[in-house]
Amino acid sequence: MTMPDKRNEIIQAALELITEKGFHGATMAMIAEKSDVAVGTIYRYFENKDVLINALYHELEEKILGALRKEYSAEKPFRERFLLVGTTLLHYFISFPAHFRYVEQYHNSPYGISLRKDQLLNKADDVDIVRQLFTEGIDQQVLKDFPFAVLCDLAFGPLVALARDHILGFIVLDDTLIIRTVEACWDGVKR
Amino acid sequence: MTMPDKRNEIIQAALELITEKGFHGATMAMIAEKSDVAVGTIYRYFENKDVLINALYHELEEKILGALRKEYSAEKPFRERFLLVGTTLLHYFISFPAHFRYVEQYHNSPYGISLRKDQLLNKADDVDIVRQLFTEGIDQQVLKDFPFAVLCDLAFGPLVALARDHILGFIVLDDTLIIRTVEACWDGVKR
DNA sequence: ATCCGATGAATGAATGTTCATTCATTTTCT
DNA sequence: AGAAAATGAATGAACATTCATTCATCGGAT
Repeated sequence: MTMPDKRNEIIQAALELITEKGFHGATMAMIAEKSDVAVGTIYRYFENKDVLINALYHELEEKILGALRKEYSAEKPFRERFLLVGTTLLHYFISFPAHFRYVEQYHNSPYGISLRKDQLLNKADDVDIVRQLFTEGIDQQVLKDFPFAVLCDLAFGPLVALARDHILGFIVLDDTLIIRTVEACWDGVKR
Repeated sequence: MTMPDKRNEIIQAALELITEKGFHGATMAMIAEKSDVAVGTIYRYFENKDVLINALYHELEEKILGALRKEYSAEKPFRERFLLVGTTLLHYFISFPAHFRYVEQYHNSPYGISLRKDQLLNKADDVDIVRQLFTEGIDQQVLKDFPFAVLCDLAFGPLVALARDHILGFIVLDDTLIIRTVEACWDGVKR
């Protein structure tokens, strides 16, 4: 196996195990076994377990943002762009439930908290799609006049909760329900 | 110190430490020290660490539901009741940030996941305020016709996200912003 | 009122286990 | 051959949990 492949095997094994057993329940030995690698090998690719955990998070974050960028189209009307971001996100979470669960677990753990604390300091360095979209929406008065963070909460809070319920088997999402729910989110943020 | 007091000291220390350091970062030794109790004493009150973690969760859940029940008033008009539930919840989270953070961490950990899985089996045993409210809302066609879980997600998803942002210092919530946000949630669920 | 013994709560050093991490050795490439 | 990568047994630290011992309380006997 070539170098980046092995790294991916490790990342993938870590993702599955941590999703299932939590950060501490997934031991390095388990991750090694699942990725068909010796324990020591992991340390050639990641300085230690924390570094692995954080690297995995950043890879997933990048993939999710990539999925959004891929679908996004600046030409479409505002509402349509909003709905597209919402449905794309939900579809991504449903397609990759482990990604969703990992990211959520991370966000709510001390790892994620300290990450957010850091981001607070060097603020606004992320010039991403969502911020642009919402800023435009406020400027053009199609969105309610809330701080950016609140709009995010209104728009994505329900989607995250919905994805979790779906992944845990509480509800079964189909395309109709997804669209209707994202439209309901729109009702929440639109002026 | 009398018997129930000591139990409370332990619970309180566990709450603070786990909120700050996570389930595994908070050791029994730390919890013992913070609650001014010997390590062994904890085991007189809780069979083991997992039992302590779960007991703490259920106590917090009960307190939160209690806060909702306290404010609730069946006489008021529907929309007002909805807003009351939302604002009460947000106020509670802001007043007791550790409770919020603990419950969120729990929900997104393997502890919470397995709990939810269990609840799925013996379903609908909880006859709580929220279910009643939403069922009534669907029946009387004031709410959008969604499954109960989806309505919960639309209504509470944003509030949970908002509480997190506030507690982490991303935004500062005041009474006006709270009310406006809960009203935006209402726009999301109302027909 | 004082003492006695019994009951069970509280203690924290000791135990055994579980891990992350290391590194001497082996295997695989170039 | 020599370098780089991979291995996994060994290490030592960190933990949850146990349990022999101490301490506090209290009813009843003197």
